[in-house]
Amino acid sequence: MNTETPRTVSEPTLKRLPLYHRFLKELLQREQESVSCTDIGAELKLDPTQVRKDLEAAGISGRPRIGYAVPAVVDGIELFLGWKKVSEAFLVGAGSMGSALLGYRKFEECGLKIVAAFDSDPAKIGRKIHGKHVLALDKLTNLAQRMHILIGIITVPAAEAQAVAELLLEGGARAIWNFAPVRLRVPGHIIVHNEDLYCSLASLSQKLAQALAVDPAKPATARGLRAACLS
Amino acid sequence: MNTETPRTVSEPTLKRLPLYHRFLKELLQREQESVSCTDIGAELKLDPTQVRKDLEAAGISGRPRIGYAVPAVVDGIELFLGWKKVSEAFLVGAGSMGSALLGYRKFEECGLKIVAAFDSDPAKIGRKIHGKHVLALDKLTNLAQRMHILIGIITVPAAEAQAVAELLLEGGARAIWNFAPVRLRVPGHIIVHNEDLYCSLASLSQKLAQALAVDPAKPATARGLRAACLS
DNA sequence: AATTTATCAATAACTTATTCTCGATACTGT
DNA sequence: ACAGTATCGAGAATAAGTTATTGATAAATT
Repeated sequence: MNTETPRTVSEPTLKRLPLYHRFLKELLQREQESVSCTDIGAELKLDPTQVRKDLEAAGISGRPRIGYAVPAVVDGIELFLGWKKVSEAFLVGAGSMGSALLGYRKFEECGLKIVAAFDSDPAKIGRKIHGKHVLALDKLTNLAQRMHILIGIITVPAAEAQAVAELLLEGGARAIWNFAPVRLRVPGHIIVHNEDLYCSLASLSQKLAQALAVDPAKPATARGLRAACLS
Repeated sequence: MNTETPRTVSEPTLKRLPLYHRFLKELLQREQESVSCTDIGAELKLDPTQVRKDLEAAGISGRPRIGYAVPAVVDGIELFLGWKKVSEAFLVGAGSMGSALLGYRKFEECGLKIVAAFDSDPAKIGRKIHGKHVLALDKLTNLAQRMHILIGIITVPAAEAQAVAELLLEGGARAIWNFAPVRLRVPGHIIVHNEDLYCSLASLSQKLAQALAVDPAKPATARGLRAACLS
């Protein structure tokens, strides 16, 4: 009889839930009624017990011998991840990355609606990108306050990111999705997610370098490849 | 006296190394000769011990009472991450995300040089985006083989990603940077990095939803904000 | 109706990652 | 020259995450 479970879920689990959601949504279209976590695990190359744990963490349970009810799981994940009620977001930095994100329609299914973009470049202000208005940066704080914007997306160059973050927070934002390669300094209660492509690239190139050191040859053949992919 | 240490470094460590690199590079420009890991930790809000362990994992050591020699660390990280010798990569999918990545000049400093883009859209083929040629998809495998391309970047819609991955692997690619929201099926020795924005967004929105449930009010004030950021 | 089997649930063991603690080292100032 | 102190280095402890094991349940089969 706990009113609201503020259970804290691990980051890895959080990142796996959308995977389940995506797969189950496919099954939903095929009108499959239930899945076992064994099947989910097989599809996503994950341990079945892990799948079960993740779903349990999201407050979803299945029935023995039956599996999980597909619609219930899809629903449960969406509810747990906060995708049910869409939050409106501002995007700052209408460069190439910003434009790309403005074009991602599926974000709305994940609870994120980008309602406007901001930029300091006069050439961009007043135009529309993927149907979203580009506004002047100095209007940001005021508008964010009035529209009760909770999420800010930063796609400006590194040097400007901190200043933009502060504008967003003054406007009342509670969460920031940061694509600039800097660590933002923000108060502790603000949620920041860094999407640092350079960091991501780092682990890729390191692993590649290591793999090449171990095995410089290329043992991949077309036949072997296809066999492996089918597995 | 081990010839070549194939020491396996943890993913979190790998993702932190670029952070150190970036910060130390700043110091390098300021011509600061040495840093303590305490300072690094303070700057990046990381535990000093962690910083030390990470650097140690990359084969970098410092001197007591002095700290780490800035140029040596920058060099060491670049060497360890394989940024010294630049690998050439193909990018597949000249959509908005693909175009954005083609514009990221700094990738070359991280050992990644995108030499060409591929797309199936005839309207895009033959054009140039950010100075890179867009070629027909059916030329991919052959060209990759001849140019000894090791890295493929996938920015196509989800439905086409698997097919593109197979083309890349047939062309001899050893690593794939996948921006499509699917789990690719590839042989075990192939390195795949998924840059799944939907997964990333998931944890952001979940945390936001949770934070709002706990504290729906907005306690951020301009004054308090600035104070917190200065900390 | 009993048995078998597939599946979830809960606990435990193991692995991995982070943090803590202590000792060694080398610079600084007197 | 010597004490003091900041810093690294290595190992131990703690925490987190993942995998394995066992048990319980409900459907299908005979």
